[in-house]
Amino acid sequence: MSAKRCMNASCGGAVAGEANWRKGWLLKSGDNATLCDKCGLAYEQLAFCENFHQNESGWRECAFCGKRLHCGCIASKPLLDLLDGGGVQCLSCSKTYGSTFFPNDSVQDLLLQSSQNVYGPSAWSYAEEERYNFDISPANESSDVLTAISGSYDENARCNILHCGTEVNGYRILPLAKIENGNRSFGHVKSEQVALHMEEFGFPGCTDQEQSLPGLLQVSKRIDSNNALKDNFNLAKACLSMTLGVQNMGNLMEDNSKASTWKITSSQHCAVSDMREKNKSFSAFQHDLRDRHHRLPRLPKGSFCAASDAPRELIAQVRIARPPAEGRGRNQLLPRYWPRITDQELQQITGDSNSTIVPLFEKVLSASDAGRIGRLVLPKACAEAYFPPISQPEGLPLKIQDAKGKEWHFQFRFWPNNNSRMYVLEGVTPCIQSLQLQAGDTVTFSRIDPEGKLVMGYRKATNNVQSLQDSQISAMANGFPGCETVSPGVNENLSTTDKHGGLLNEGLLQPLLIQEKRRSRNIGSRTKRLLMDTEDAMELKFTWLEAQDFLLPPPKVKPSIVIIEDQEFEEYEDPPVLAKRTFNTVQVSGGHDQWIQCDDCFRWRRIPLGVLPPSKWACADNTWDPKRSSCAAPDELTSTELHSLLRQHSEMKRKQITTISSQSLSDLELTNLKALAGAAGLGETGSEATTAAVTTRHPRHRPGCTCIVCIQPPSGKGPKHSPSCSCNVCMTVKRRFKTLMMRKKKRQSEREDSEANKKLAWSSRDEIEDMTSSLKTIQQNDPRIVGEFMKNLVINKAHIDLNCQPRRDAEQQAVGPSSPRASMMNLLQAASRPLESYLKQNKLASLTVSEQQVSSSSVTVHQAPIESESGGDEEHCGSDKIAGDAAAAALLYE
DNA sequence: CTGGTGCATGAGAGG
DNA sequence: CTCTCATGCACCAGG
Repeated sequence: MSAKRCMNASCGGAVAGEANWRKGWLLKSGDNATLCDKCGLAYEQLAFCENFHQNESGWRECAFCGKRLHCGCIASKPLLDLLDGGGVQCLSCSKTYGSTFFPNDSVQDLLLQSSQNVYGPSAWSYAEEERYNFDISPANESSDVLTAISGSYDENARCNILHCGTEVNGYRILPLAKIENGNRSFGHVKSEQVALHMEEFGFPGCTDQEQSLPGLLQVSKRIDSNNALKDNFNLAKACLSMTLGVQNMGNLMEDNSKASTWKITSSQHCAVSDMREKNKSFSAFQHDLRDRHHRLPRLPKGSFCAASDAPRELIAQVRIARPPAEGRGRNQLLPRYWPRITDQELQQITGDSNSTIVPLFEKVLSASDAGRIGRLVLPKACAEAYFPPISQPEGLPLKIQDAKGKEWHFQFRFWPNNNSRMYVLEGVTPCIQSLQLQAGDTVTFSRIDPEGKLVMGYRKATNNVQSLQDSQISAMANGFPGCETVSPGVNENLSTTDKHGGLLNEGLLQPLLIQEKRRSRNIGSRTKRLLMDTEDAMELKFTWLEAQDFLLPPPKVKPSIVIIEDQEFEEYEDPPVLAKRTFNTVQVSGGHDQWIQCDDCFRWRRIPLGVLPPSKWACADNTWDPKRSSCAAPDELTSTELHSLLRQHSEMKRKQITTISSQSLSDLELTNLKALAGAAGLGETGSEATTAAVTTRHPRHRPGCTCIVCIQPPSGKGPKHSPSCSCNVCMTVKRRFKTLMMRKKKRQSEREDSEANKKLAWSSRDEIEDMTSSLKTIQQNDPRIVGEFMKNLVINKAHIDLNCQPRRDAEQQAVGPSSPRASMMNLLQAASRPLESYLKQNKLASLTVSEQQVSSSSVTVHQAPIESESGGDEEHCGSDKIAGDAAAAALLYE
């Protein structure tokens, strides 16, 4: 059962009926639309919680006071109001029902577990609630707020402003509106999110805007009185002006002189359709909100303080409109495609005519869109909704006019793609070039009514597509793009915050940004590239740096010593262990001390240099100093000395950090993995002064290091992956090797004569495998070949760089010693080089020699899994895992 | 060889 | 798990 009532303030009739055309609305049954029997207008259902107690006559009664609740009959005054968080509240006794959000014990038993409680516990846990000390009952001290709301609440008008206020950190946070299904109401918001929600609520929040808006504003004003949320009032107003801009909002927003409306006149159709649209879009919007609550991190405190600096002009000018829900297959358009447009642009497009412009959608140009291919991929939903229907892949020619009035001819078509379609605009190159658009710029599509002519605008971006898309996606992911538009202090920072993207309006549109863009928190976004903020990278480095202090070789495991270029390396077959942290100090005499703190008595004990204490260490473990092998023994350090020790240690740390901080920005902008690897290297370097210096024989490698060099057993020794090993790494290496080989074979066959091919090229995969197999046999028979090869690899290198990126080294070697930077491209290039040239370059006379190398390199290949499977090594040395695998493959190939 | 065209692929987002 | 879409790539035609 659901209550249906007309939202028309002047009507108040009962709402019933099914899908119909009424007043220009196309309503489908799936829209939950109903028609008012009285005025004929259609509205979405207002479904009260179905779990109400309902008496025989259909009335719902309050279980506490017995008064009848609003049963949905429009003839009765609503005695019940919806609560955010779900449920309802009896207006007579203020008792709540149906809410799982409020842990009100007296009501708890009656609480109804509404599955549709969108903003109930699913969004805010009880912990959250307690944390913010929500108060469900109208507080006396907030009576002004309630009065303000009540003043705007017109029962006859059925404006559903909620009466349940909440105290959040001293702020009276008021659910601003309810909408749509009655038991779907908004949740409480934290002070940090108030403004955000205001924007959202301000969207189509109330069922009768004329009544609700004043309420909204009053609420906002009340909150506005708190400094922390200053200007949110304006923010909310601005959002309202934008989101409701299509409607005749002018009279409602008189105090907001900047809030001009769309050029679209407030015809009945527009008003009605937008009303409908408002309701419908809100559903999706509400969904967005829900998602946001689930997925996105909280806004940082202070975000909205910055908002106060947002230029009001900007706020008023930019329109962000949810596109019209019309056309075929109009799915809910992703917010990223919602058009944003300014009065200026509207004016420019429409000129002085009486035409109305309907913004349809926009799209940020991708690299391929703006490339020379001349194809602009259209979002499917947009294409199907707003462009002419096409049934054949060839599509239709389409004329689209730009803002300057020039008409462009495109081919609107599609490709079948995975049982779906991929829509493209072909022939956009001239237009792209004419408008000097590039990847990252945004094109907007609108329609001029009633002509139905398509027009396109554009918005230039100052940043690359990467950051821009990220920013847009990020912003949109945060919800309604209106937030972006009016966002805080973003504008002035825009030009200087290129790293995280921003839009700078160079033409018709105003800057659109969101403050959070500046914080690149969408690691692993659409961009397929891991982005990491500078601070994040630094943090990562420091974290790793600190972690270095705890990484120690496994206890009771004797390392084998490998000598490479006169440097001794300790090799461990087991992964590192977490060890107890020690502090190293330098004596005045120049000697070094290592200090450790007892876990039991917290006294500091001196232990010999080079000792690797276990993660748990107590005085009893102090076998080096029997006098202090008990917790009863006095502390060797005075408080002053201890202070000095700690200071000394902190200074060491500071130096390390300074060292890291001085690294180039580019280093900090490495990808996540590279940053990890870099941090690892730096961490090791920096840690030399502490434990590292005394626990490893090599200046760079630390005990327990499981990088490929460190875990690598002496040549020909240690566990290897069998040739038939099917672990991921082995399979990857094999696959890539085959790919490289096949590619090389193909190119070679094209370039060389058939005789040479017969001699040099490997004609089939079987042959490759046979050869690999035979070479492995060689390796097994004489492991020294492996050693020789590895040795050659090392010796040939001008400078041995035994940091924790050995794979990169291998990669570089694969490419060539002169290669300044190894990359997959280099690998491919190396792989694609003619075999002859390679042989020549490496002074190899024949394949016989290279066979040995292949055999030798296979050691590298098969050792890779050791590294990858060592788990703890992943952060340390696995940064270039893929590249390393490819390098191994390249080595294998070579 | 170059550029255009059509399709395939896979990462990422959404359901 | 499905869908979207950015992009890669094979194929083809024309110069």
